[in-house]
Amino acid sequence: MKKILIVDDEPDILEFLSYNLQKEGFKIYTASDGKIGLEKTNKYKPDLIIADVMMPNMDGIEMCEKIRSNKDFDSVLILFLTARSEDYTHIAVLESGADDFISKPIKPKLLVSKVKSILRRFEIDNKKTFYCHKEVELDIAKHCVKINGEDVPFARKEFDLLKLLISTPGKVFTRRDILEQVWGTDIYVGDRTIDVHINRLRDKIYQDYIKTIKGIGYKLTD
Amino acid sequence: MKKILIVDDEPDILEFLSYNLQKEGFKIYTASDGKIGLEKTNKYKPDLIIADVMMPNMDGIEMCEKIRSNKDFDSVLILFLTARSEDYTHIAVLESGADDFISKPIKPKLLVSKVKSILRRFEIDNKKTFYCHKEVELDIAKHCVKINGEDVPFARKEFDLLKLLISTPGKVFTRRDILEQVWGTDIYVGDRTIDVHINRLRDKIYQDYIKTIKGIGYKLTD
DNA sequence: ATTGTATGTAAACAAATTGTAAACAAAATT
DNA sequence: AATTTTGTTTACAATTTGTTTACATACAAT
Repeated sequence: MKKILIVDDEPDILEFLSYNLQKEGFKIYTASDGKIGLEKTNKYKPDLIIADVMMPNMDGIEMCEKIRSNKDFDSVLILFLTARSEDYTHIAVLESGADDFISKPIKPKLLVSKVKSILRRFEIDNKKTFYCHKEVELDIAKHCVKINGEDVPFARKEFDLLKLLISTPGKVFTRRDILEQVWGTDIYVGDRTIDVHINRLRDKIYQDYIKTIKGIGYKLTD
Repeated sequence: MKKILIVDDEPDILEFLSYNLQKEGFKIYTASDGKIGLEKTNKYKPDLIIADVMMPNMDGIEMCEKIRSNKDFDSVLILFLTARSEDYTHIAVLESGADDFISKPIKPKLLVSKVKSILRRFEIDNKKTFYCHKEVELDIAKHCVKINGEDVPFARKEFDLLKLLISTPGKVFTRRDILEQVWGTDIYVGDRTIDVHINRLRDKIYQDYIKTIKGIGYKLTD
């Protein structure tokens, strides 16, 4: 069960977030300002921290930087809450080491799907740094792909797509899955776009390395 | 049959909850304080615990923490009863490891639907992704079916239909059941359509793998 | 045996999904 | 700024999947 720490000075928001996320089966911890947030991070070692930017005592950005500077937590996921208007803070937020942000007003559905997708993406990134399946090798650190031992150049989208598929060979990924994990939650591209990329992979590897499951999605042949 | 342990010091509430949940087909155990609740949790290993927050001897939150610290029960579902007024105890409740809470006064309908939804959510989290019955294997994640160990391609409707039948081998599914679970609630197809799909399954597997119960529906032979 | 109802089935038809070439747009590189 | 590379869309063809039809067949009840 994933642990989420929520840091916000407004009790109503704290309650709203807690309720909606615990309903989805997350273990929730809360803190009312950055200082307490820091303490609870050390105490409970959450998988994800959701924090408001504006808070008394220690604001979200300062907390985030402090957390990041601690070696134990330099890879904990951090999600910020920002008012829609403060567009310019987005940049400061991302620079401070945040992984994503949600604009207020917060919609429960969007919140939940964003949290889930960010945790899922993290799972894959941390699984392995090197994959090998059949005649294909993929090295994330070096960002290179070898087919039958031979280097073949892959553009970023192609690389990410292959990374996703090869992370669990045989599992079917729906276009939704692919969109979410390769393109991200709030980017929309047409369905055909994914097909085009799939077919570029097929051209580079070999035609039936990737199998189409009609009506569902794509997967690597076992 | 799901087991529910109810812990409350007020006999009236205990009776009220027991009555309403028993009616829905749950197996009910009761305890009058946290201490006894702890004992009965060990003894009966319930699927869900419903507990009042305020109780003599050992309150709900303490009981909850004690239960959670026991490895055997760290994933048992816990639902708290709180007075409506104590709005911000909700957070303390959730931090103690509760899965959800209900505010008093308790409405029977809400209680039952909440209990069912929490159990359902849990089921979904541990739902099966692989079925094996006789010479047929069905893997949902891979979206593939093997018959005598050999891959056989199944189109989506065929796959969903087989998935439904194999989820409970031997159980008869009426055409209504099948329509609802494979096609969805607001799609209408003719009667023969289901038969046609059933027979495509029979062609792919073997003729008497699926048995017709005339006037009722279809089932897998035990 | 006859009748009526439910199911089986091949074939026709309809709908949905995917493949693909080519044009266009955006980003990165020189 | 020009060029190259990468990413996206479009439009349509090809294919697969899903549904209906029309009739055959099975089966139980009378």
